[in-house]
Amino acid sequence: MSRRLAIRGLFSCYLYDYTIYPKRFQIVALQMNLKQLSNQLQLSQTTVSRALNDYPEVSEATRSRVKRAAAKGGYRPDMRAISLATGKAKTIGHVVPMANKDDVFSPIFAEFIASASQTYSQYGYELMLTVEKSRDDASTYRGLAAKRAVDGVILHSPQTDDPRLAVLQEVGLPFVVHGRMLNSEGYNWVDMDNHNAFKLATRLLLDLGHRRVALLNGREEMTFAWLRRAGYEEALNEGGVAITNELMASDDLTEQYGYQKASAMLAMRISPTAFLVSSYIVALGVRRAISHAGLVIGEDVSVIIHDDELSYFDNGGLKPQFTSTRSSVRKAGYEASKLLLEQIENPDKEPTSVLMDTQLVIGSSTGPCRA
Amino acid sequence: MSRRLAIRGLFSCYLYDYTIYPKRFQIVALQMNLKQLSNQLQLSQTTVSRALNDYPEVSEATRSRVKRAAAKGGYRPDMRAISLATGKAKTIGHVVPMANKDDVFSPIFAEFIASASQTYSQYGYELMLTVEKSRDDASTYRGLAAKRAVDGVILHSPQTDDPRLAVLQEVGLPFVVHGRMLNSEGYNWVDMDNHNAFKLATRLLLDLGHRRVALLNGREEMTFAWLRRAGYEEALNEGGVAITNELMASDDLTEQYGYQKASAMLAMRISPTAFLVSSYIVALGVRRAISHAGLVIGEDVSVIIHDDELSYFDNGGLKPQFTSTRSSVRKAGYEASKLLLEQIENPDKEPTSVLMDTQLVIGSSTGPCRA
DNA sequence: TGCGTGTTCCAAGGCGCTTTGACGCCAATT
DNA sequence: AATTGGCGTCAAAGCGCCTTGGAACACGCA
Repeated sequence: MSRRLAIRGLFSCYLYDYTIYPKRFQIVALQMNLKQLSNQLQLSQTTVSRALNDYPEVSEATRSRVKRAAAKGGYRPDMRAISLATGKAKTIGHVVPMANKDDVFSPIFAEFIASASQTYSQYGYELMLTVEKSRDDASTYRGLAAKRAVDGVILHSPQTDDPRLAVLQEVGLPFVVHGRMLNSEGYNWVDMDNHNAFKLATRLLLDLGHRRVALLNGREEMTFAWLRRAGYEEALNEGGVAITNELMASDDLTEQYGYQKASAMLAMRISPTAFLVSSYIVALGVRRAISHAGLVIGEDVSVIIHDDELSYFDNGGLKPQFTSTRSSVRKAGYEASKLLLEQIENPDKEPTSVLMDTQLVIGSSTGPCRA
Repeated sequence: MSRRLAIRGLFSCYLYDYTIYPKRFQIVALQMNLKQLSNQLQLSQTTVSRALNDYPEVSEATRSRVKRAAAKGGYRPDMRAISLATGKAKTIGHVVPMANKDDVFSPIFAEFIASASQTYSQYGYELMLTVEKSRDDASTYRGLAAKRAVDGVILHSPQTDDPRLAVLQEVGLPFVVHGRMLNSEGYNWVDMDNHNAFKLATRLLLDLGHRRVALLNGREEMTFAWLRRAGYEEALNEGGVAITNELMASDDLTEQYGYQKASAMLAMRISPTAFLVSSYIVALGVRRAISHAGLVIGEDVSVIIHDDELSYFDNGGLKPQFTSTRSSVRKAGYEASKLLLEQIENPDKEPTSVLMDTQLVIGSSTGPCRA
């Protein structure tokens, strides 16, 4: 048996609720209830609820009286109760896979999520973050769906043939992929044109006379890396330059990866005269390797990077440090979150894809081949 | 009036629930219900619930029968219903303030959160991320508490005198601060010893003969930066070196900040011979400025950084690139999340603080003063 | 006066789960 | 034979909100 009595507490706007259970005694300072609010107003819960949710059946006078009282009393409806009653979680899930090797949590995700979260809060959604240990484990998505925790999810760093796609389609949870699979039909995605970006970048290097162009790519199970490599190879083929395995590397995008691979390649008998690098962070390692080798970037060795426009790494100005293919992750986060919310509000919407344009921006890290 | 009928669907493990409302018709593929599960097992909901939650009142035979059926049917209780019934959200909130100026979402948060999220999932908690536009806006916390969205929060990047502290204490939401305020009594926090770290680092530079030591600090409204500066000044005082305003800077921790400030300082009539830098990222800008100036790091100019051990920036090995004070953010995330869960499970726990130890690791970016 | 038509409000049921008090049953005790 | 106590189970209430069908009332019209 539990008795409840509500007593006005110290602060006039708070109600304290003393709930006495046989086995425990707890005092919880709680915000106002719908019930309490309606009692206070001498109205039914229905009327108060309708007034607050802008239903037309309530007179303007009543509505404004209710709204004023709610604001004054600091009334905020219990999210979970709303959720249970309406069937909508008002929450978006972001499932970020840990990179396989080193627990690397990519800063790309962080910027993407920061941007998406702005959209969510604007539309009254919350953001739930899940870090996934293994991408092959479908239970994360099944769980999210079954637990009714989220109304939709954003899928991060998709692989060329990602098993998670089928799972999401099966459970019927709305989702948007940041990036895409090789099969890009039948689901929502937001991506940049990786293939074309790296093809153009490679062609630029070839035009500058470079013949030994190294590719420091991301892990090629990921579609973005796969497409970049495809673009790179296509440009080499069209330029009549042979593809060399020793000039290609693929790994998590860390500074140390860039340093080690570039160092090793620069130490080769016939070393590369140009590097195509998949991220700013990797390029920092490449730059370190180049200085260590006593070479000058943009003169002895050319470098083109892909620039995600991370907020704390500036690659702008009239003459940016690095020549780059450029595409904003923040923009992608914005587009993807919008798309997901649309999909949720309108479940019958046809799958949409957004291919973001990429710029090739000339900076001071490229120059004619001197070898 | 709504009629419900549950029919076995295509997949034997799914139930389809056709809910017919007067005004809308929807077919929702849903995971099994507690009700459905108990019907299927010919048991009451109570018994099934108790069996699943390991209450002792259920016989072993029944329990295992129930558990097997639940696993087979893919039953996962509705999170929101549990939450509503138990009063526990099983969710932790992380409130990350956007840096004031440039929408910078610090990679520190990302690593911290990635690490904390491991703890949460281990203990059955979810992680809800909120990006706060203004730190002065208390409504974020009031809202989280009133909406009953979370059981506790982690407070990021605290200021010396942070208004959020009072709000959190007032609403009675368990919380842990990542970092601390200047007043460090009466609440949970996890921090590193910023003061001592920067004092020791400064002393090392003084011992190496440097007299013009620049400090590229974070924003000094933040406690961590305030303490670092205090440590730096204390060491200078003890070393009998005057404090010079032109050698101190304070801003968001970006690469461009490091580059611009270091460039400007190196161009001074009497330029600094050493830099104390608050993060790896800023140090990258400093390194760029030093090379641009035609100087060699570790020889012409010494640099000590604080290294948060971000996963994609390696500063390890026998002789790391940068001499650094070192403290793992991931570790901090681990400690803070553990502490918060303890606080939640045991609300009467006394406030606890964890001061993480810091190492001063000698790398190749420091050397005796040559000026 | 009687009837439809709005307007404003309410009681009650439901979302899916936990928790409580109680009931039936059987073996062990008096 | 009557009582106790433990075990296994259940019906029902409750968490806080939304939603529905209908009631009460006032108004205009025939």
